[in-house]
Amino acid sequence: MVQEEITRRGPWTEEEDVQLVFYVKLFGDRRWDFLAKVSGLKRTGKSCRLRWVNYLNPDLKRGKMTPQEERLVLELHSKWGNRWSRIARKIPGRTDNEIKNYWRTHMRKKAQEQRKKSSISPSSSFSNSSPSSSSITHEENERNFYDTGGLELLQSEGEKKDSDQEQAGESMKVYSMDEIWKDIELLEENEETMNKPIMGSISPLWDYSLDSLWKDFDWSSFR
DNA sequence: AAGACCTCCAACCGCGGAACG
DNA sequence: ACGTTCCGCGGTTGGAGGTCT
Repeated sequence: MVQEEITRRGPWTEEEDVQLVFYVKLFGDRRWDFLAKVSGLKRTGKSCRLRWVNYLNPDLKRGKMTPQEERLVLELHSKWGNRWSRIARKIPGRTDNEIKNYWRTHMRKKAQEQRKKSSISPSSSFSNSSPSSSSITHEENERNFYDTGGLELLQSEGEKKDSDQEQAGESMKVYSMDEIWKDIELLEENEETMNKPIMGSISPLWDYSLDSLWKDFDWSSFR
């Protein structure tokens, strides 16, 4: 069916947020197209869902990743690769988008560090580049580093089905995990001292309009 | 002080698969 | 069984704010 109405795009306004929260509370967080329609928001259902899932959902933990979470992300990513939603399900309060963003920015940094090292010593521990292929550029190296398909995918070159069993004790032989762990440990040391309860960097919006919405509504009556 | 560059993250897009009629 | 609609996922982009020179 052709969507003739003009749909709004771009950043959400406070009014839109409040409106969306109201209707999600009213009808639940399903049927996004329906919600988009009845709410009167000139947004697509998709856009509404995204806004809810990534920002408005009160179950979201906000603020900096804790060292524990970082560790989990690394571990799960080495197992599952870029299966962000799957990883997110194992980390309460974090969204796939958040984890994806985190991974991209942090792993890029690590890749760059790695790149520096490898340009200094040709026999670096960067195991991903095949030894004989000189055609692999630095850029490709970096890409491979953080866009890994994960252990499960690496183990068998061919297509492998998504087995959901979380078997512990899989060997961590992907890339130079040692390097990553070292970094994480350092990070932990630094942060342990300043690891305040999260919720620090909350949008001002939460302080007022939405905050009061949470209080006013009876969530338990939902779903 | 100001412009360039970098980082972070919200939001969009395209696609595949599930659900529904 | 098939076409349509909806949902969710992964990849990408763009802008705001921060840092560097």
